[in-house]
Amino acid sequence: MRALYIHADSMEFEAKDKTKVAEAIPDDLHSGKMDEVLVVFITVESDDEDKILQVATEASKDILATKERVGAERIMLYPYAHLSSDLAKPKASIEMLDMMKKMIEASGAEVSRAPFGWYKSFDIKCKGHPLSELSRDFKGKEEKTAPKGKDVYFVLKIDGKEVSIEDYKNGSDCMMSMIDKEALGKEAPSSGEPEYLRLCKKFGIQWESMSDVGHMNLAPPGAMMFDLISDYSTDIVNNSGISVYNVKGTNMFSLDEPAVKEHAELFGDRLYSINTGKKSFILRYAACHQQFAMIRGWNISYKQMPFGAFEVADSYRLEQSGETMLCFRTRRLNMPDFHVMCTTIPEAHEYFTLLDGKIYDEIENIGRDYDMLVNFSSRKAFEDNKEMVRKLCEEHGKDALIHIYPEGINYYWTVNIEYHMLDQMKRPREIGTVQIDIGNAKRFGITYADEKGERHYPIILHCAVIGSIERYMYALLDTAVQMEKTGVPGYLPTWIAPEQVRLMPMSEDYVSASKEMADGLRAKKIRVSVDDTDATVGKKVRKAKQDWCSYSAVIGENEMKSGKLKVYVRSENKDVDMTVEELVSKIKSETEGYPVRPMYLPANLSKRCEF
RNA sequence: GCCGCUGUGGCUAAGGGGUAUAGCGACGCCUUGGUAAGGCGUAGGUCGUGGGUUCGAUUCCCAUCAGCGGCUCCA
Repeated sequence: MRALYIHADSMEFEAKDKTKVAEAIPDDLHSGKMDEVLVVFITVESDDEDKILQVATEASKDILATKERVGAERIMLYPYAHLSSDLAKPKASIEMLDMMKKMIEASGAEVSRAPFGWYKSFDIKCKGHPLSELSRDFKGKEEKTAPKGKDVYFVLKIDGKEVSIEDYKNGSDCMMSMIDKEALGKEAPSSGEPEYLRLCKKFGIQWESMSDVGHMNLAPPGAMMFDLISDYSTDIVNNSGISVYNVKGTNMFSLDEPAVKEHAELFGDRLYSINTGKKSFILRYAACHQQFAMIRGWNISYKQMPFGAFEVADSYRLEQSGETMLCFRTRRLNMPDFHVMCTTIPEAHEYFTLLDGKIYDEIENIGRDYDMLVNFSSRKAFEDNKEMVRKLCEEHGKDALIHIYPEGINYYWTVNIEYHMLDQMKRPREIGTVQIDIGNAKRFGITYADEKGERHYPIILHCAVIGSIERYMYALLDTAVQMEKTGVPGYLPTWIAPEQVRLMPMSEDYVSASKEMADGLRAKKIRVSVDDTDATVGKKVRKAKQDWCSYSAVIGENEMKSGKLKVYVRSENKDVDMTVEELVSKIKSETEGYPVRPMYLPANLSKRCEF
């Protein structure tokens, strides 16, 4: 709906002749006059027809606000077809005008409305101050989805007992916070700026201001972490014991494809779309589209099942602009998305359990822990999967918060576990996830042949073992922040530290020896830098600590003579005497089994600029 | 998306109707130094953007954008 506001000393109109869409009006409404009035010329457009309530609400609110702001005493709604070429049907337009009039009246303001569909003459005297003429374009809020049925929450204990959330006591901090947040909708326990943002800055992880809201860019240290995590997420699934097909896909899919469209509708209103003029595409919100589209063309036998498909997929979700959070909720994220095709429910349960184990292993590897929020799409889904979930609880020695969604809503999953850790702000944050999907194989036409040659739809597990790459970074940074809370320097695991070793020559005399030593370390795939600037030793040490180098050592006469380095070990926050070989083997033992990448920055500090 | 707060050199900030201040960083010179800031000096900003008020605005007003916080949201 388009509108033109004019704050007028006076406005007078008279209906002259009917057009063919004219509304019937009593004679006394054929003309009207108002003084000190905000005149609102209104054109209702075809887009408004199915959201009259929303548009009318939005417009009325704005009209009333404008009336107050400009100091008008009353309001006149004046239908005016000439602000747009895409008009609504007359019936809808009249409904809109009437609704707006009622809404404005309800707020106590004086309002009149000129007749619709008549040729009218009018005489207006505009005040001419800066706000006296304004134009508006009201889109109406997205129609709210119909009120859902009831969400059911309770706690499933290890022994299989179901306990109401009111009666549940003495759970872990994370569990209790999760109950408050998810089930009771209580407000957050703490507020303020989270400290991981400081670390994001340090590692060059930031918002990209030249893109849309919620897109990040990564300077070398952040880029290094990202790529290593991406490599790592690939290693995890490829070493999971499940046969894996690693694929690479594209990120946009056509809504002309029924399967894509249906799947997208299930995803809801956070679709990120692109219009190329001729066609509309949606940006994928996970790797599902690509992998399913690819697999449906595969000729699969039960003999090859189960198997998984994997990609670190750039994914897009149109999160609300006020809701984005660096590394945690972004519009562009990278999902190490693993889909496992299973034949039967027991098999799906077996592999679900396997993936659950991986998820717990990985969070424990970084010194953290999860609590489970287990979502079910219906009571039946709960009953069908309860025993599997109970076994997981038993395995982890943890109770789980159960959430059963309102009945009758179509979800592609039946069970969906969100793994939450409690962050520095004492908020539960979902990192890993695994789900059982019984709908998409059919939707996308994925089948396998059984012993008799008959085709069946597989059950598909969806899993992000370490969450999105960004969220795993969040978990690492949050972990470092929590270390600092206990009074020790925060550090990153050696395998992911952007700089593992910093050598600091005492003076110019030791620069070349240091660089030689660095070459030796680099040949062993260790990320090493040399502070060859002419700063003082104190300053170099300070810088190495600020840069969160895992190991740093001053190289001078003593070191050259003795062959021993006095190495500052960040993770232990102390100096340890060791030879270069000992340093190498220490690093090797800490990074064993993890991906390796060379440093993303010039090795010599004298060649580095600020970023 | 809604509400609130913030937006000053590369970074962190101070200030305030008469075109701006400090520390860090950078650069130069001196210092060749033994584990979280050696000394001196130089450069660098028109105060997020667009309007308005004013003789004059970075400072006041309006709008807008962005960030942060809270809310809603998060199939």
